[in-house]
Amino acid sequence: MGTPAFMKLEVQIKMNASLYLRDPEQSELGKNIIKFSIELIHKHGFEAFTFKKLAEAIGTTEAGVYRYFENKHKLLVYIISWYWGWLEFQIGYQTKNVTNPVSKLKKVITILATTVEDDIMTGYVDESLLHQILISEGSKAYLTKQVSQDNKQEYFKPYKDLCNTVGIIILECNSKYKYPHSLASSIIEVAHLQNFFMHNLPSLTDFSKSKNEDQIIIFLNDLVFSSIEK
Amino acid sequence: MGTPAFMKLEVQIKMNASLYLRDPEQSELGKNIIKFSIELIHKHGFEAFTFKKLAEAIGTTEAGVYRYFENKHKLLVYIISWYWGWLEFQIGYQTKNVTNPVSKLKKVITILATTVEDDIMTGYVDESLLHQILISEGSKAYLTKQVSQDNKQEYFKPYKDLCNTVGIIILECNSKYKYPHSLASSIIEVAHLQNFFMHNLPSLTDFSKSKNEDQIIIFLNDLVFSSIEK
DNA sequence: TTATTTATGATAGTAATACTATTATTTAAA
DNA sequence: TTTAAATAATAGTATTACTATCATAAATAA
Repeated sequence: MGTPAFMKLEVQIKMNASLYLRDPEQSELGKNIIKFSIELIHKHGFEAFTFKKLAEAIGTTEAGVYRYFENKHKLLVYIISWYWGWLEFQIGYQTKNVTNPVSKLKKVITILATTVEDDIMTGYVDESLLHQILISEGSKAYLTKQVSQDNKQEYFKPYKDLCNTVGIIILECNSKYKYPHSLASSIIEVAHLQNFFMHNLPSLTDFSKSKNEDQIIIFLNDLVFSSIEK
Repeated sequence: MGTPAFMKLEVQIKMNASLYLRDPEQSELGKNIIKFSIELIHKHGFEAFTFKKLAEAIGTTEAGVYRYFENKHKLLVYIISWYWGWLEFQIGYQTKNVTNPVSKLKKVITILATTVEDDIMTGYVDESLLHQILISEGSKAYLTKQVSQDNKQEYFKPYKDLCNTVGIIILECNSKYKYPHSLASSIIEVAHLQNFFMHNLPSLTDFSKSKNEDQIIIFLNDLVFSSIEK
């Protein structure tokens, strides 16, 4: 059952093996764990998400899920890391022919701030749901007491790599700019926060009426290019 | 026991009554709930914080705590709201003689990005711990599935008021600036995020070596004034 | 002062969560 | 074909997040 591997064109995101007990990409059950986690976390939020509900949704048992992931925090970190890895790939792919660094940075800001469409190259992952999860649950991956241990285990490497990539583009725009890493992480986080605020706490933004992501992009472009082209 | 009320100079922060079942400011037990919540959440993080542990720390019972707060989420929102209210007061107080809007905004950025000292005017609240809690737990108050209901109940009013205050100062600096609310909320959030990253995921910032908050202030000033003085 | 309300303390209990462990069964690899 | 590995089925435990009850202490009102 299922198409043989050689007939698929699939994007493989390399994952940190210490995030899981058994590699979820290597089995049908594993792929279902990822697929249904994304759906359930998106639908009910991370707090209400449990391995029991996940198991029921998949049609397996709680113990079955525990064979793949130690706990739901690692599963969250896994899917979030996956997303950062995928985004890094998207950015590389979508900017590969862009030579002008300003255009490139604009393109990156657009990618970071835009709800993605589901990428058919990645079978069991719905990127548009993942993007929503990142907005509302993303920071919970690192806002924990174990952040330093998790960091030592390289759990945040894809996120750090992405920030680094963005930082490099910032320096290409202006090699004298002093805060490329801070600006990069701020762009990513502000893109998500303003999106969340726009939809849920609109008075914290200036985008209340239309709820259009383009406004966030314009705001970010203004913020970023004022700073680096000053 | 305790000093009579008329002998104290106390700052009272007006709290939204639907956050609690019984007003914690009106009793010794209530004040202890706030005081020890701040200590325990700071020490162990919000996820590991339970009403049972809190009750044990205070020397009361779980049921005793439940008579004040329905659940730990409301308690978190309570102490966070308290902090925003207190910060609003601080900003008003510390900028009341500053007429130049640029100086005022700089002062505000400094207040937002600096670890506060414990304010002796507020008996049972340790503001420096609260500031740390805000950095690592603050966004958990609104990053939930009930954010819209909570917002309808005005749980985030102190935060929104603060953003509004900052937004007004931004407009005083440049009345043509288009995104005063978004910039205000971004300043507050970026101040906290960069602080968290500096201490826990330093490669996401450019402040790795010294771990000095002043660098965050300089970064924010650069970011903000480039945008609004453009 | 006594009566009465109100807050607290002590204790119990429940459903759900976050796991661990055991055994049987199925599926896949050697 | 044997053997190993993955899964399903089931059970069990400690902790969490509550709700409920009743006795007692403290504050307040009659």
